[in-house]
Amino acid sequence: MSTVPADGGRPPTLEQVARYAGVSRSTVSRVINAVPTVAPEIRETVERAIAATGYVPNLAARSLVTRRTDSVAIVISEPDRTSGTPFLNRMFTDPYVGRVTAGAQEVLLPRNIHLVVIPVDPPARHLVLRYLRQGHVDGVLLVSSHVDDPMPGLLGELDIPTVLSARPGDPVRASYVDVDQRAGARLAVEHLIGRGCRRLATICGPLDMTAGQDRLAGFRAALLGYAQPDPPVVEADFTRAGGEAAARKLLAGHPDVDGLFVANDLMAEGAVRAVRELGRTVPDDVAVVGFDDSSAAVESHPALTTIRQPVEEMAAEMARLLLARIRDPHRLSRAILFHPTLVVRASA
Amino acid sequence: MSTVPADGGRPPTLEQVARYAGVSRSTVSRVINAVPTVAPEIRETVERAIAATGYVPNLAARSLVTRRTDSVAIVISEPDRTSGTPFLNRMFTDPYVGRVTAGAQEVLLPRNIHLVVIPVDPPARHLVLRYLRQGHVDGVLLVSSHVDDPMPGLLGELDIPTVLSARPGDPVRASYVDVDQRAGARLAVEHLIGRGCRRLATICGPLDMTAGQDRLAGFRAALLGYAQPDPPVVEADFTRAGGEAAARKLLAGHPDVDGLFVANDLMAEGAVRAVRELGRTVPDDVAVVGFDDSSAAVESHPALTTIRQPVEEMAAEMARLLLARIRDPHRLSRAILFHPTLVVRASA
DNA sequence: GTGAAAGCGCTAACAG
DNA sequence: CTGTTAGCGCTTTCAC
Repeated sequence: MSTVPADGGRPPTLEQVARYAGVSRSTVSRVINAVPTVAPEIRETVERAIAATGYVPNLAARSLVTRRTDSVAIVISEPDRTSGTPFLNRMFTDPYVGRVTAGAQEVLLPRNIHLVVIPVDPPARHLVLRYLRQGHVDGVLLVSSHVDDPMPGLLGELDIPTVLSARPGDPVRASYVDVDQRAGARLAVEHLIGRGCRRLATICGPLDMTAGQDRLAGFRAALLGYAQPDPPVVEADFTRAGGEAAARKLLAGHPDVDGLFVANDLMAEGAVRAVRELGRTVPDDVAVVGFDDSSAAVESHPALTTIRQPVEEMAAEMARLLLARIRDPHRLSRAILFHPTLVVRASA
Repeated sequence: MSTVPADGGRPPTLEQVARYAGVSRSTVSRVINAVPTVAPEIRETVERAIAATGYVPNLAARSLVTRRTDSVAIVISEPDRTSGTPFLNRMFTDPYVGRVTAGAQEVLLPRNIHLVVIPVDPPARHLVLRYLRQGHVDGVLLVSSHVDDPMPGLLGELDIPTVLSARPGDPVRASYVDVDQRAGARLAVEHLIGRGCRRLATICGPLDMTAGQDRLAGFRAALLGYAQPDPPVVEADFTRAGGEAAARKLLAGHPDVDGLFVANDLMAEGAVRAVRELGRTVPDDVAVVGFDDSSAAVESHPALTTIRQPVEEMAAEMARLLLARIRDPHRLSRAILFHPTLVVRASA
């Protein structure tokens, strides 16, 4: 039924459909918006007219009056001091972003809400803020992980409904969803201790990210209970290569380490590679626990024992919080923490 | 100067700015749109008023009359029969998408054109098409690689400016940019032969992708010149794990293979891993050439010799073609082929 | 160089 | 249950 009308340049309007069907604009509008109070036969006439003309509502006209666009953005933000790899490569290479998107889609799709992904690095920041202020979207899911990222604050000033993917560096009024990072680190430590490791160390994430800070703090706190007061710590950048380099450095300085808590799976994969290239085995010589339970955990050899973050469920919750906030702008914001779980595979 | 006015719910309008500045709506509009015919002092007054009121143009109202949104979408499409890994994970894990986005940003950002990324898998297809038809964006950069992907055709019917990232399965009227795949395969073969390989084989990409087809065809064609009529071929899915499994299978069936052309870097990385785990060395026992020169090529151990696709430059060209098409809808569409180059590293 | 007025395509009261 | 009417906020002729 793709009977497209004489393509006279412009697409058909409500008016034209109405004329075609011999009814008023309002009636067509009601049919489009599924308002129940329309006589069945008229509805059918109108639907035929819509099909015949190939009519599609004009978004600009509609949202000019409704003040809604039925779409939300997932904004992936990058703070000022960028590390080695180019931002877009990192963003499209870290399985985390895909999981967040998938989880959000899960709740948005059934509700017919469009989702667009917007990467933001410093040069694009200005343009993105404009995009958001212009009303392209009804709300934003902000993935921001650096403590010094200005985006959470900037979005706060914009007064557009926002939900954050993690605890922000500076408190803001937006809601956020996070995993209980310290509990995760504790699970890892207890597992390593439980399998007999005597000398634990950690490759922590960047300390300018809340996730990096919290996982390290959790690691140290958990270790306190086991009388290992000053465990070796090497910081890396959450990438595979970074984890690899960190593990090399760590084992060079502390050859006796036999248990490694690595703050994400990507780095853990790199660390495992380093350990093996140094001629030691995983998990027998060095046991390795990752964090995330991302696709990298399964792809690694041996497969990673890791702390599972229910990212998809968390993202779905973010979407729900956002929709609620869009519906009721006065809704109070809140923080929701999810519990991590230990997933045992081969690396520890 | 973020002097926000009494937040009376709605954002300030042109009308209010005009009143504040003591001029007409038209004048403010001219200032906003940088129309030259405005007296300098008046322009300044208006600018002050804009700053004072915190005015931001309403996109819906503007694009209702201009029929432009100054934004384009990069649509990442997934065809019906999806392979193992969930689409969003694959999409956010393949370095290719990031490179395309970065390349497009390079030309869009300076022109103040917004870029949004939209993933499309079959369940979302309908919604995305609606999004595009509603006029959220002025044009689309379509990343579609499967021959049976309906998106190129569907977008064609929509009559929205579109540029494709590769040769489409069925010819469509949209422009596309691609790399000369066959030339790339030839470079790889010549390099392997040149370093003394006697028995070549290939891990080809999915044959339901034009890239998979063309690289395999190029490999076979190039080999014809070297009297190796029927080289071993194993098909895999462009993922690391797929490449690994394929290499295992290949070497099991053909232990004499000493040169491997792998149709992308991700698979090549997996293949290298398999070769080494089988107790053979790279490149001495088996030389491996990848394709793409993505970040995976450098991360692999040993680093991959590979065929470089100038993805960023290609994406920039896509963006330029799209903008030209948006400016002039009657512009003829075209295909642009880029030349690949050989990048020699350690794996071959 | 500036203002007045019309209209983009749609929804939302309000009558009937 | 349906039609009429009045805008939503902006750009764009067209006079002045």
